[in-house]
Amino acid sequence: MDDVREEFQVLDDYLTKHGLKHSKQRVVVLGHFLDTSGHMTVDDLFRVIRRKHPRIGRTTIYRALKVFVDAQLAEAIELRDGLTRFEHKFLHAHHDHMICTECGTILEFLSPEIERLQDEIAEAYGFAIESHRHQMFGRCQKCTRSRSRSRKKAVGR
Amino acid sequence: MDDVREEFQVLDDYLTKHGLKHSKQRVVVLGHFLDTSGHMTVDDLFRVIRRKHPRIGRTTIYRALKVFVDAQLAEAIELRDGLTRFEHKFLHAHHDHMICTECGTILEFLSPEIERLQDEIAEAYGFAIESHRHQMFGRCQKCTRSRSRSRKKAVGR
DNA sequence: CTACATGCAAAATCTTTGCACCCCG
DNA sequence: CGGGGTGCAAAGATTTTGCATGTAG
Repeated sequence: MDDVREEFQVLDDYLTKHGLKHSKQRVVVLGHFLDTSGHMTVDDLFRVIRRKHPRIGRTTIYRALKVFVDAQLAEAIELRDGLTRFEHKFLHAHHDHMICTECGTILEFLSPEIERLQDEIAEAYGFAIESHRHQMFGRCQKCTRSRSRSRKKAVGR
Repeated sequence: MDDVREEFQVLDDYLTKHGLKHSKQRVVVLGHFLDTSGHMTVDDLFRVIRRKHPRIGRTTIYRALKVFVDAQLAEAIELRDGLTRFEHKFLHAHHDHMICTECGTILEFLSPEIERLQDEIAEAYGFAIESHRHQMFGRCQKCTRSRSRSRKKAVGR
């Protein structure tokens, strides 16, 4: 709570506004969430946090992330491994993903042109978009180059 | 096996080619899979099949669908409810989806222009696309109209 | 006959819930 | 104090796996 980053203020405001409590755990989880890559699973985060805060349970992380999603600080994304990952949403514009099925690397991209076409299509169908996701699966540049010596660590099930 | 649809021939060829067996169950599962909407979960299919073939277990359906996916007769898609759904792939061109979060309706769309832009983006990143999915979540025309009397049957978790 | 297929039950995973206890406001 | 929060364990839900048995080729 000695951390005065603006993000914490956002959480603070959200909690107050919704009559929720400002617990120590939530601040810890938010701090670690913001300090990590931004494509973490609950378990990734749990393992990181456990090192410094062994008393914080998985359940709390699940619940904290839900609060963050509601507070627009995080966004849940799903790739193809059955796990939910959480992205930073605060001050992080919308984008979509390219996921390397070889090494798991996640590249972000944004195409205003695609977004526009998407809106046109939805409109043609009378469909009111609330959210979308556009994911490409394949090999990143690095893994395409080293195709021969396949380092197995695929993301798929 | 008195069904001589071309799709069965494709499965037949695939099984033979891969040294797999042409079991009665696989034909039954394929028949029902092809007769249904094409966005079925394993359980949807299981419940339909169970009525006529109570001896066929869930496991067999899981395994049969895996064979169909390998045989390019089906494709696994995931929306946002944690379930894997299976689409008809045979003679069914690639397309993407709009999913109504109100009534669960799935609309299909295809935009060659988006596909082209997508390829350009991937190329710029040196990313070799193997597959992709582009999903929009929101309200279909029908549910947008009847927004007031909300018929709760959402797809989301 | 041999190898793959099946079906049941058990295991594996990820996530949610029940509940007693804790603590913020 | 009171209502939300936490943590543990148990429950849920979906999918996979082990194993004995069945059957296609």
